[in-house]
Amino acid sequence: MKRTEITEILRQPEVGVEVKVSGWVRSFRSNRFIALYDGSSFNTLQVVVPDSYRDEKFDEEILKKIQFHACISVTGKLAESQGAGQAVELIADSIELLGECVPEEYHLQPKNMTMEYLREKAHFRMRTQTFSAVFRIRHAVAYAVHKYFNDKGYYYMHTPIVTGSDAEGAGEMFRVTTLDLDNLPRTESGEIDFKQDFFEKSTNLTVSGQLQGEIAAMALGKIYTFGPTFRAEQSFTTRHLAEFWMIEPEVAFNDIFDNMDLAEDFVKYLIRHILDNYPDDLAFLDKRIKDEEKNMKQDDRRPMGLADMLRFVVDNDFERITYTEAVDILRNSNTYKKGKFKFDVQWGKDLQSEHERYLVEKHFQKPVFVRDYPKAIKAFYMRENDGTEPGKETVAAMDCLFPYIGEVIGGSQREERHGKLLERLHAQGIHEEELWWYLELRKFGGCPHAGFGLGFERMVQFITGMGNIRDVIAFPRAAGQADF
RNA sequence: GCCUCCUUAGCUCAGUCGGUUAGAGCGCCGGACUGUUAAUCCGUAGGUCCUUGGUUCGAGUCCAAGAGGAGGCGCCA
Repeated sequence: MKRTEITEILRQPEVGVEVKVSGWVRSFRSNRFIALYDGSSFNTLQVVVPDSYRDEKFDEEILKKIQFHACISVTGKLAESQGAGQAVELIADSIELLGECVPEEYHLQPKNMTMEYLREKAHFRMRTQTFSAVFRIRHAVAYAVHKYFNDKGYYYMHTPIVTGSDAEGAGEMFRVTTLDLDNLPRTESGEIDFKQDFFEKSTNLTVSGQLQGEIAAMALGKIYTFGPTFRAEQSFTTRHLAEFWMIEPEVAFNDIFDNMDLAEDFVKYLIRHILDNYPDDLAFLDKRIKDEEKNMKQDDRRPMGLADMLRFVVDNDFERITYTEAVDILRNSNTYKKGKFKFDVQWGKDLQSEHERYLVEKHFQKPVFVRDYPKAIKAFYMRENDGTEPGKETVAAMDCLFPYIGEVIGGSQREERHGKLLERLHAQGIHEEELWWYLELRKFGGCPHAGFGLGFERMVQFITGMGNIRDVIAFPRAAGQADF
């Protein structure tokens, strides 16, 4: 008999029909009720072990092995449930044990376990309600990313994972090499001879697909990338990974304002997709956060529940301010006047995360775009704004800041003027030969264009309310961590 | 890279001022249970107090070093 997925049974229950379901045991109550879970939805199907099963086909060995997270297959008829809590239940006719799960040796238990503990048991943690909900939503966000862009006529570009460019300007890189580390070939002057390496040059894992994305945008108009990204930073925070996934749209003819419009519309679409399609998973995660916050001080609790907050974000315009306005707001704040910021706020200095949190969580209480940052603190490819005061030059950069997790999006209008770009490359000590192709884009049929990078895991973190980014990726890679 | 905190039963934790035999809840195991919703009830077992060294008559408790983990900052997505 072909098996039916639990989500199908729950969606359109047909009483009296014979079905076969397979899945993992969540609980076995009263030696009679099995809560069975197969991953197809958040919910379980209640399997009832009837008297007839006991009388006629009683198999004590199998019943004893119906234990937490054991894998079984059940055939039987669907019936209206006599108990509260579910509409239908499956009256077992036969039960097959597919994989036993000996509780004495198993790592998980039907109770609250800490996130840290589960992180060490990453091969089993997806069986828990929390992680199964998180990973169903993670999938759905990824799907929504492709659907959004496809429906709007964007092309999905696969930019390279291995890069020969050393000037992407986004942090420390992982080296890629096949050279024998115990016996490195040297040039006459004693440097490592990468001519003998696999690619005959020094190569690294990509930190961004943006520069290649710009190439595509200069031909296909609207493109996006969605791929793994690698940063070899020694970051020990709840929002950094060494290997993460990033979405980078790049659009010809867009300016910084079009860029913000796109970012806001895109992010709202992603959230709406989850609100509309995963209410059960969201409700569970919502409740989970409330339980977790029960023992916290009022001040530390979230002002809104998870689903309410997501709805709020979708229903309201994001705030849009300039860096200069942000500095004014911060310097006029009581927090600043009382000297409660650890770091000073001063035009020309980058905003610290305590400043960003103040803007988002205290002042505006919603997502905020900050744009037009000082030229001196931003990357070479960002377009210099016209008409600024000397000493107060800015670039058309924008960051989108979210409550609890900070920067989710960083983007800019790109510098399309060849002369200006060359100037900025030189000012930042980057050799133009490294990026000759990037410069040529400005020489041959260039145009204004803009794009941004959205941290996929940070988005999933926001939507699921998970506190640590390591808990929204199946197998986190971070400094000092590459298990599983 | 800088700073802070944590490590006691399978899990979550308590353990007073350094003082006899280290505790609880949950889980496990055994038993009971024909309408449960993390079912409930009864009973048993379970410990290298992270490691090493030191102080002390005496260390889970104090000190030092090491290991592992978490968090804050910076960097950013």
